[in-house]
Amino acid sequence: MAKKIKIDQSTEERILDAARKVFISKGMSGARMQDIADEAGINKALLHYYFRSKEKLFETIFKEIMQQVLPVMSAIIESDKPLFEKIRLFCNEYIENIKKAPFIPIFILSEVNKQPEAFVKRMWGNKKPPVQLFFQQVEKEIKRGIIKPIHPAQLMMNLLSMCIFPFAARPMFQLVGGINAKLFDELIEQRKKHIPEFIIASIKK
Amino acid sequence: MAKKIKIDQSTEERILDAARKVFISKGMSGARMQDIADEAGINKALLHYYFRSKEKLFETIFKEIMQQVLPVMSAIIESDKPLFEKIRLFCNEYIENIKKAPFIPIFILSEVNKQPEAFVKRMWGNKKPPVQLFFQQVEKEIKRGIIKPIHPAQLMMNLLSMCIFPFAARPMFQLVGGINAKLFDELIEQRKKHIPEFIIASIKK
DNA sequence: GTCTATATTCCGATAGAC
DNA sequence: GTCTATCGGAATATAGAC
Repeated sequence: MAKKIKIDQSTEERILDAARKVFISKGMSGARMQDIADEAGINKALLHYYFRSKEKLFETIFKEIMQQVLPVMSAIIESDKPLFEKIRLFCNEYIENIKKAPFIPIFILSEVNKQPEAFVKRMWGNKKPPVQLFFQQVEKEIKRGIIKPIHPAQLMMNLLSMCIFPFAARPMFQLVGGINAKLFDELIEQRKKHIPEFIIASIKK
Repeated sequence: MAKKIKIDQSTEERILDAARKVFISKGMSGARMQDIADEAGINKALLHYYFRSKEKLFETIFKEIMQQVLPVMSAIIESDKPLFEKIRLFCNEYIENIKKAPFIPIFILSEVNKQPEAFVKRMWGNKKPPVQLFFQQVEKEIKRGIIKPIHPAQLMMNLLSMCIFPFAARPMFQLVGGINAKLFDELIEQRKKHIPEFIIASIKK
């Protein structure tokens, strides 16, 4: 059967699944506890029984998501692979990852923007992804004459922008570019190879 | 005096300015009519006198913003300038433009994502930016052997992603990359030249 | 046009039965 | 643990005086 019934799920798991879905599509302020209860197939009061408040429930979901996203970002970057291979690997893995949950980027970006202070609090305790290592690697490759001079932060921004933004701006791209859903999916698939090629062609000496 | 008093503004203008500001920073669902009234220095009831409902007020703002943003995107692209010059011009103008209202991108993206159907309705009647012309120009330059083969849509995505995304992801970049506000602003400024160089270096034959 | 006061709706949260 | 019923506050919207 195509639809997942999840009849054997615990109530807590059902709530978390429902909350994740609703929060991601509507954001914290746009989500209703009723929506989440409906989605989970249970009563509103139960939400408060398991998680004291909407705020607490949101925190749980948000932390869960961030703790899933940040390590993925750094795992590849902090490896000791050669720069070009690292870039190829990152694009492939990262795009594949976002494809599974394409609304995550915009969710994170908008929530972080709405409450920058709360964000810092929520992320407190997380170790910062060691991007510095990546930066050093870039500097080294420049000195070795492997790649042209470029500010490592610019390279990082270019890389992440091209991987993530198309997912966040999908409706815009489809509208502005006159691209239908099927073609868009194909383009995304191609980007796993296109982006590293595009970047390497630009920086390689 | 630093703070703009705008004492000669009409009430309607004051409301629109206030609504724009509040909606952009908190989104449709996060914004309160009270916030907007306070920001405009008037009473809540007046908002309903000028605009029947919160929904109507939001529509007005959203449309206004979209009708400001979409043409800017196409104005440069549809000119008859050579491709490389067009890319340089676009990055420069576009980044300069977003700098004036850096929260617009994330606002548009998140609102569009939250109500995709409403978005289509709201945009109805807008003429589609003629990106097709840009696509054709890219194809032509490929055939002429000026640039390497690339899907025009990919080039468009790369271009727009690198210009817009850093603004949307600013807090993330600063956190993840350990970049302070001043450095970030400098990097953005540099991107006006960096992005076209980066792109042209990649696609030039 | 602009205000105060009030109505109305919505929503997060709680009480209490089972 | 799960439900129904309800409270209480907040937010949108309206009525009506000036």
